[in-house]
Amino acid sequence: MPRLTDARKELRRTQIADAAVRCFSRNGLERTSIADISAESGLSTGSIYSHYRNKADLVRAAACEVLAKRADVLREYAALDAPPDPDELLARLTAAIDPAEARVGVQTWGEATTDPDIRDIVVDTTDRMRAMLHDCVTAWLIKVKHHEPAPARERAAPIAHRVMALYQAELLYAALRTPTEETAS
Amino acid sequence: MPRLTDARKELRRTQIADAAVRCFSRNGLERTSIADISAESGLSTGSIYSHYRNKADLVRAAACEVLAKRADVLREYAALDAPPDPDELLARLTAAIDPAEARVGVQTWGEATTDPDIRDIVVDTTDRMRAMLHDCVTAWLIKVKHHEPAPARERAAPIAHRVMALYQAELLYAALRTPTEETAS
DNA sequence: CCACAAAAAGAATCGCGGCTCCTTTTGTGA
DNA sequence: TCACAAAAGGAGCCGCGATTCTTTTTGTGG
Repeated sequence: MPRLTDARKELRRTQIADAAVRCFSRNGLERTSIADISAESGLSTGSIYSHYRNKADLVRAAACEVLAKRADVLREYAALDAPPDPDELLARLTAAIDPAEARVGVQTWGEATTDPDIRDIVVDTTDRMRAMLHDCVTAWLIKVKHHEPAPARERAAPIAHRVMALYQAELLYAALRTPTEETAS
Repeated sequence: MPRLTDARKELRRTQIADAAVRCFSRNGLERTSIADISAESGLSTGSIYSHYRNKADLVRAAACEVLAKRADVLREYAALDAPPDPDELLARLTAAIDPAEARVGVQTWGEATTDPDIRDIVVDTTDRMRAMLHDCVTAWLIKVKHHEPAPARERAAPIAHRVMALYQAELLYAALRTPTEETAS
C-alpha cells in the first residue's frame, strides 16, 4: 500500500474529522479521547496518527471544518441577485444552524481564548464571514434601497457588524439548548 | 484549629477561586492543574481539597464568580433614576468588560455545551441579566420616552434581547483579543 | 500479477494530573 | 493559656489518555 491516492487520503481525513466533530459535540474538546474518536470513526488509534500529527492538529482540523461549513451557508446569499434584507438574512442564517455544530463552534471559541492557533482560525473565519455579510448588506442597500455604491458600502459596515454579532449570539443559544431539546430534522 | 470561623472560611474559598480564575484566564479550564491553582493561590493541593470537593466543584465556583460579577455591573444601572438609552447601556457594559474575565466567561460557554451543571449556571445568569436589561429598558421607555408602563414592558423585551446578544458578542471579541493587546487599566 | 512501501491495527509505554493520606501546624472556644 | 479538632502541607498513589512501536494488511505503480 504505497502512499494512498490523494483523493482517498483526503477521504480518510474527513472521515476522521467528521467522527471527531461528532465526539466533540457530545463530550467536548477535552473530554473526548483519541480512543473515542477511534471508536466513532471505526479506525484504530494508530491509523488516526498516520493522518493527523497529534490531537491538537485534529482539533484544528475539526474547528476549520465546522467554521468553514458555516461560512459556506453565507456564501450562497452573497451571490444572490435578490439580496435579502438584514433581518431576513439573520433569520435564514439562524434557521440554518445545526445544534451539534453550534456546540463545537462554541467549544472552539473557548479553546481560542488560550490557544493561538485556534484563535487565528476563529478570528480569520469571523472576519471573512463579516466581509461576506458586508457584501450582502451592501448589495441590498444598492439593489433594494437604491443607494449609491460608495456610501452604501460605508453604511453597510455597522449593519454587517450587528448582524454578525446577533448571529453569534444565536449560535451560543443554539449550543446551550440541551441535546434532548433537539428535534430531529 | 477547629472549624474556621465562617468569614475566614469564605475568605479562603474566594482566595482559591480568584487564583483559579487567573489560571483559567491564562491557560484555560482543562489546561490548568490543581497544582497550578495551588501555586497561584499559595496554598497546598491538600488544602484546596478541604475547601472544594473536586476540580469540577472549583470550576463551578469560578464560573459563578465571573458571571455574578458581570451581573453586578448591570444591577447598578437597573436601579438608576435616569436610565440610559439602550445604545448607551450597551456601550457602558462593553466598557466595563475585563478581558481576563471575558476569557473565562467564554471558556465557561464552551464547557456549558457539555456539562449540565455549568450549563444551568450560564443559562440562569444569562436569563437573570436579560431580565435586568428588560427592567432597564422598560424604565427608559417610561421615564425618557414617556410610554405607558404596560406597553413599555412589552416593547422592551425584544430590545433587551438584542442588547444582551450584542453584549455577549462583545464579550467574545474581548476574549479573543490576545492578552498582549490588553492595555493596563 | 508482483513487490513493496505505506497504512491499519492494537498492544505497550510513559508522563501527567486528580485525588488521597498521613503528618504537622495552627486558630478557636472554653 | 490549653487542648484539640480541623486546616495546611506535601509526598505519593493510581488511572487515564496521548503517543509510539511492532506487526499485519493492504492499495498502487509498474
